[in-house]
Amino acid sequence: MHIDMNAFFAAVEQQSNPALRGKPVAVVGNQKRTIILTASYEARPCGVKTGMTLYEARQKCPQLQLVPANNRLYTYVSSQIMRIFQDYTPLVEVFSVDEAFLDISGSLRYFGSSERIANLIKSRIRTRLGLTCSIGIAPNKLLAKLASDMRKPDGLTFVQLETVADLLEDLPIGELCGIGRKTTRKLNSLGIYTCGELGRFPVTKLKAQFGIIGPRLSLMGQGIDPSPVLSPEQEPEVKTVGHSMTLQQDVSAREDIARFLLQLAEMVGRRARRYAVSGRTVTLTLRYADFSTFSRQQIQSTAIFCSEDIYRAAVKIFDSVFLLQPVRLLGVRLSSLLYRDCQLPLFEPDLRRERLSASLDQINDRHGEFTVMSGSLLEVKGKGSHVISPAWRPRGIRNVGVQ
DNA sequence: TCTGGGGTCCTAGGACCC
DNA sequence: TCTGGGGTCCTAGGACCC
Repeated sequence: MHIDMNAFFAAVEQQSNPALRGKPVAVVGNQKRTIILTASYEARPCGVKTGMTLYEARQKCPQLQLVPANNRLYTYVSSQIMRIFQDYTPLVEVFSVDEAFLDISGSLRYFGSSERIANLIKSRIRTRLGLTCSIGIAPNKLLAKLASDMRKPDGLTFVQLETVADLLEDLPIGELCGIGRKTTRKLNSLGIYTCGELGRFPVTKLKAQFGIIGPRLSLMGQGIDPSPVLSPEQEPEVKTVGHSMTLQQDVSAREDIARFLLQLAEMVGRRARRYAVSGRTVTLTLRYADFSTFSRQQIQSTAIFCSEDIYRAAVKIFDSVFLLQPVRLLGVRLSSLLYRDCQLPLFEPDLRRERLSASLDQINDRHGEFTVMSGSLLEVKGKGSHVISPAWRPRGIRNVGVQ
């Protein structure tokens, strides 16, 4: 079973503010440079879509009401929804803040049928939270995801094994989760437009064109997906932790950029400490005014997790970059992660720094991000992250004592 | 009044080692 | 009068998902 909330952010806003109900609403980011994150069903007929610029959206729908995203609220509602799913099976794979896969094959006998489970979930989400969802039920995840997309809003769609071939025969390949714009174009150039054609195409030729994903594409065309539903405990550990931000204006001064890097390093460090991870690789990402984007990474001599160390590494990389244009976006990412089960650092100075970090983290956890911060951050304008916190994962990240 | 932010996975080339 | 082969690690970029 795949469950997809309908126009999630917009629907949550309409639910919490009755004045927005029945009106075209779009949820947007909190900063000046932003896009449409979600459009309500009233806004969609005008052509307002996720990813559009505000300018474009207002052109298409002048009466559109723009609401800045309230990520804490969406995270909270999401965790309520995920909790409901848990009542029907322990095998819940959280796919995003508003989507999940449920393996209900073990629960069918208890609840009677998959249709009954779907209707119970729908009615609980509607009465408790005032929200609707679309549900797809199928023999595997690929088909369940496809099915949930077929009826919106508030849909329920079954795909039976016997009807799979008929369903896929004329279905455009781009409808499958995992086949995006570029792959569609490349497959089209081979004369493949539908899933039926993809499934019949010689695997050897697909492999020659697409490498390791060639055989997978072939299976997808046939509606085959062997991947299991993974509960949070079964999911692989997080591999990278990073933050990026588009600046309010393009920036050229290196000292200004360094201050933004300090802010990003602090956000990354805090999250690394919360997950109890350290990382050996730091990656700096830059986007120029013309939108061209590139990254540079450097391996550290030891795995790090202090904001200060991450900051120093990011600045060192930045110092090696010759700026060709004003900078539009900055990103800092920590990877090659080690999960720390031992909290004790080796050396006394590390111990002091770690205690300092831990104390600051505690204060900021309780009173909000950047309540206490490095003095140089005071000069950073437009501070604060607008990240969807991972709290909506039923048990948080693996190996972490939070929640 | 141009174009967000969080990730995962794959590829390809080069350095390096035996 | 010519320069192997296998493997790992690192780097940078790109496709894809929400």
